[in-house]
Amino acid sequence: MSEALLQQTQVSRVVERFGEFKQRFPTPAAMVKAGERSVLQAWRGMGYYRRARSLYAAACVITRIHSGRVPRTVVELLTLPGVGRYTAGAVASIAFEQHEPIVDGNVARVLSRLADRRASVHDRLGQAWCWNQATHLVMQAKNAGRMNEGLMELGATVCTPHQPKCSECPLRAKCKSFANQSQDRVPPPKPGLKKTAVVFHALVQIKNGRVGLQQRPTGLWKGLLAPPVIESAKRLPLKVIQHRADPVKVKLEIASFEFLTTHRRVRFVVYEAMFPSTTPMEWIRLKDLGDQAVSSATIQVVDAARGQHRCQADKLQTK
DNA sequence: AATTCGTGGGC
DNA sequence: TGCCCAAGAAT
Repeated sequence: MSEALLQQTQVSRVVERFGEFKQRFPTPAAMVKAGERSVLQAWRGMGYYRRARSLYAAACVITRIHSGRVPRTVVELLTLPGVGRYTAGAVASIAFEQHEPIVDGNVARVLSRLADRRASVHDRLGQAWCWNQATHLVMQAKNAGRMNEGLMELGATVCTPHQPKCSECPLRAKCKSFANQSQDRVPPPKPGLKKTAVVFHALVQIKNGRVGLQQRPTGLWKGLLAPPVIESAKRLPLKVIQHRADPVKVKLEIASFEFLTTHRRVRFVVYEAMFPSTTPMEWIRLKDLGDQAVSSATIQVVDAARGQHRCQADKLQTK
């Protein structure tokens, strides 16, 4: 469970949340009983929500196929949803003390600098090289889990991407990048992904202290509760919104704002609207919104709508 | 192989 | 401010 939370997420952020997960989902069977929605709710604000759905699915497999016990071999672990090469190796080596290697972003950087390997770690060749190196190291380690954790910890705290603290590094004398002073160029950064602008026209309806949300069936925030949304490349005029949402009766634009994700620029235009229930609409008490399976973005959208409601602004734009 | 998936922190 | 990055996996 901790490794699922840690995928592409800094340790300090997981530390804040892990206690709640341990309490709510002490065993795979307990997670199955709690249900997927409960896992998504606990996951709110953590991003990459596929991990939450995969974790729940893995709990189901473990409960049904493995009698409630987490499998201890890499081969078996790899069959679990959401468990790839890294996670399988981490669980097998750290939890079950098997001599299995791991390569994450930290390990790839540490290994590249030790050898002063200038080529990319992001392609197939680079990954193969990293896994070979990691395999070699873990084979000679007394404790494979400690070796793996040590490599990651070194990368996270000392051998950082920018301005590594080489003066504090216990491997300084063995590091070829330090000898050549190439730390800042090794490994080369991953080529940036181009961002595409997407406008989310959120149709927010609030009545009797409740907001209408539905579970997103696909794409961004899949599985989470969010207002009905009309997506487009550019911002749509109110008339077009009305047409596309037909028989939606769009009444009033109340706010718009934008925020960034790694992969796209998301602009929300928030409308108060009447709309049909295509996928089931769930009416969530505003005061209970924080206890639902929602993204941070949904919280922001609803907050924006509520704020404008309070001051009764008509066609007011906020940044 | 290249994309798609969030969010918050650091510089 | 804008960009990079993070204990990656699935498609």
